[in-house]
Amino acid sequence: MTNLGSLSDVLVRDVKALARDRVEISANRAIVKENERCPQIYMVESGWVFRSRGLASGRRQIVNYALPGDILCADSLLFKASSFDLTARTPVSLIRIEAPLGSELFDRHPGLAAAIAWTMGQEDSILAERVVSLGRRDSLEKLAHALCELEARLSAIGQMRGRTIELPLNQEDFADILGISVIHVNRTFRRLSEDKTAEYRKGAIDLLDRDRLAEISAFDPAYLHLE
Amino acid sequence: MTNLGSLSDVLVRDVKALARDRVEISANRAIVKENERCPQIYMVESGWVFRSRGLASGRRQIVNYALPGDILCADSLLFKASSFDLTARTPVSLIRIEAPLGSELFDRHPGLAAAIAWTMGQEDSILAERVVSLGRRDSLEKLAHALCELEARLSAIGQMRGRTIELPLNQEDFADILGISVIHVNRTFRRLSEDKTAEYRKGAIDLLDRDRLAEISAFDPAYLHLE
DNA sequence: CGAGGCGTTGACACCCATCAACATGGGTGG
DNA sequence: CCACCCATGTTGATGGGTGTCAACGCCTCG
Repeated sequence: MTNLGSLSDVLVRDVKALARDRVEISANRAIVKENERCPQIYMVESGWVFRSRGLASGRRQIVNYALPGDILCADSLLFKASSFDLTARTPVSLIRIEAPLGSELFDRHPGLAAAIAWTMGQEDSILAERVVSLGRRDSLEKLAHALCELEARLSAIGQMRGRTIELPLNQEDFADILGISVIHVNRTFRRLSEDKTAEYRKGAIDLLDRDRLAEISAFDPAYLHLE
Repeated sequence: MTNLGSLSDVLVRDVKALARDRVEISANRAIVKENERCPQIYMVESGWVFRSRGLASGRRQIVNYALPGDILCADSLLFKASSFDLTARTPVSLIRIEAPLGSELFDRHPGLAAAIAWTMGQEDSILAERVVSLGRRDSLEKLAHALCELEARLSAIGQMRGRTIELPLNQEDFADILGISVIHVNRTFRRLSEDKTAEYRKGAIDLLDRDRLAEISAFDPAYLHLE
């Protein structure tokens, strides 16, 4: 399944022109590791990718997740090495793209150039919002905000089924996204469940009361810059 | 004082060609507010700028700070409105730049285009590192990491005097950068001071033992992508 | 001289982490 | 088909890190 249909015609043309091959990666395998050079640009065709950092003490922080249509390693045009791990959380298929450097990219493949710029700007905005969540929201607000964001990003690529989110994240993944402990993720989901606001199941979350979630976390989707 | 001398010749040429005028902003004044359109690109010539978000409950989170040489509002080329406040923490002087859109920017002003791309990539990398700090480091590690980052960024623009950092940040600013309370910032500085690792004074911080700071926070400057 | 910003310190409360134990379910191999 | 194992989720007890509140001191500036 792909959402390339929802992208602009120019981008599709450029991606087709530059696509070299398709890369299939099985679940829980690294795509790029910290301090490794990421030689190519990719576009996610299907699957979930984590950008994360592991700390010495065993702690892990997931910085962001990439979904179908997102571009990976955009900064490989700029930097020698990645500062983070890229990991396939599910089976992932990537389109490898041979991007020329500098102005040639903008002249001959304006759609791709725009997509890269857009990705970097959107990523920046998402990370800034994540800084706010991690720094100044309590665990209930963090979780509610993350659920709102998931719903917004997934429905933008047509992957929401009514009010249930289908996702490959377990509670440990949520812990490493929200910066809290696994056990506290569990307790926080229970609070949402007791209030009939959201319900965690394996592989899916039912959003019973989306207005409540947005209210709890003061969610404003503007930072996602969708459509 | 300016560090334009340290920038590449091409960038200097492009900035000169596109510079419209200089904007002076007095301390603690907003440059751009949340949801406001930032119509122009700026380069910081002198002073400190905060990118922050205020929450309803009075909480505030500082997402990043911009120093001389940094570019502001790079994403105004992409998005209609900013999701964050930009505030002058000190008297700030900005160079306003009239940036053309799209490929013309890359053709005729490659230095500026490169600087913008570089800024966005560096900012992205810094924010990702901040997510790790806020999510998975305790207050001592957070503070030590922030001090290492400050030293690295300031010495890259020639603003370190030996081992003392001169900065306009009070303990409340540190609280809003680190995502902890003012009082805990104070306690944490005291711990560093008791260990003779760093010493807070008004307007300056003495780094007594930089190796220790780096060790506490497992600091690796790679993410700053400085030269 | 007073006022306000900022830093410092202590007492106390609470959110959340840690540890431990147990439940559930799916997969694997006998 | 059953026994076992492992991943994951659930729940309770306990402790520590951090937030909140309050009071006080210092310094600057008007």
